[in-house]
Amino acid sequence: MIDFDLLRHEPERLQAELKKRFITDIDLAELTRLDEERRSSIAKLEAQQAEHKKQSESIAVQRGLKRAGSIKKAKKLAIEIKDLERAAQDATQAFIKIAALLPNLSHESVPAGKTSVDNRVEAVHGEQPHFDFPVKPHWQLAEQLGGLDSKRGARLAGSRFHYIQGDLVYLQFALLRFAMDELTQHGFVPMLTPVMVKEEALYGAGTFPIDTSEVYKLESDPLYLTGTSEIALLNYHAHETIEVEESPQRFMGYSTNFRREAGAYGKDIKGLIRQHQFDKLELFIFVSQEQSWDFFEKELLTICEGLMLKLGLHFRRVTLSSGDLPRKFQKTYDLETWLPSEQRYLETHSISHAGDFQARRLGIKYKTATGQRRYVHTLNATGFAFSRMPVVILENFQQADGRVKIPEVLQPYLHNRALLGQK
RNA sequence: GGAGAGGUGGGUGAGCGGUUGAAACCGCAGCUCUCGAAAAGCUGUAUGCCCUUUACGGGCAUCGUGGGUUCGAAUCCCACCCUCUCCGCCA
Repeated sequence: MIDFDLLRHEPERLQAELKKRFITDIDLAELTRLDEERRSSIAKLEAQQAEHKKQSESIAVQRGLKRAGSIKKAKKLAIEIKDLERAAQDATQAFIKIAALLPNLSHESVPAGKTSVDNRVEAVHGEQPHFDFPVKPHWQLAEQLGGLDSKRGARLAGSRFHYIQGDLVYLQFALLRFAMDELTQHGFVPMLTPVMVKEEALYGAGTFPIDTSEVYKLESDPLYLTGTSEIALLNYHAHETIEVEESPQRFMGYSTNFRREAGAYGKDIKGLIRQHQFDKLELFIFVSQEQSWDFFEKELLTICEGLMLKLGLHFRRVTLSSGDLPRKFQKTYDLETWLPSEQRYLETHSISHAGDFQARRLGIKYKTATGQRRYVHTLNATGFAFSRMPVVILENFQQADGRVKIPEVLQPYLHNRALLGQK
């Protein structure tokens, strides 16, 4: 949710934002009209309520005829108020229905552009690996290691479901432990979060009402399966005034995530890149408005990239263009890691700044030194997604014999082995 | 899933149809006292929204949530949610 004062005082800024993001499903003039309608209906209602309140209070101290007269008047007012209440409610609903589609204000550093083609490459890290043998795709390596059984996964639950076993499982938990040990040093508190949540939680995060088709809904209870623990981590502080002045609150949430991948028919069908279910370590930060951009651009980036550098992977960082940027965010960096089998970079991380957009919806505030109440800023970032990390590790560290070198920093978490596939 | 108890402001906790947004105590903040502190005293201390170019201003709403009864509800009725106790089930 954005600050509605913008709509009243700087509609041109909103108009520019819609244009920058190539959003065409919002009519600002109509929205402004609905806002005025809503506010005037509230004014009418409240004036009547004030009158009614005065009448009721006088009844308490009146006797006899005077009292009877007042009751009659108050009765009439009460009936009118019922109608006015309904009108105000309807007007507010009509307004919110459209207003909830409004995007966040993108940061000025976000490049204008319609699609991912316009994403801006900010940095390239590490060396592109060279192979003197034909490289194999990750799913082939994984099958060879006995770590991936997609056939049985599909038989059980359909396409994009897999059994993951043996060394691939050990690899996931090695990555997890490595990341947690590193992140603990940066003040992140580990969390295991619910993966089923109420509708309000998804609305608060900004997933709803925009991206409803990505989310699994339970049939027998009014609950949804989350596609990221960002939802649960953000909602941890819903409707609270919290302490962030000293330093940002940092959480790392580990959860299984569920995604319908409704718009991805036929895309990345083979292997682990795009699954309906995968585990992820997600970072979430509540931070003051004063500190948020510094923390985002300096600390958070360094932390996320640091993990990848220690693994020795070749990756680059891009800024999502305005058209590619999710509506709820002000800025998003993706880390894209080299995928040798396809000779391209694969998105493995997403690091986003939501400004106060989510905090507004969920009423998450902090008090400044002067006692002022302000909305917090929220940041989220991928720690490791265990769908895509095994993919890039298998491919980048593969050997001619199909075995896979284990990055040195992970070896302590794998009984000091040097190779996956080693007996 | 069954039976019972309960959900009031930062906390404890009163109120159970009428000037109650809500006693009291604690906590917190400011002031007085003090060289400072403690103690004591005084003052203040919820949130959201609407209006007026905005003032230490006015109004409305909020006592788990949503409805209902009533001129009037924290107080009565209904539904739901949550917490606790007991039973059942289960990791």
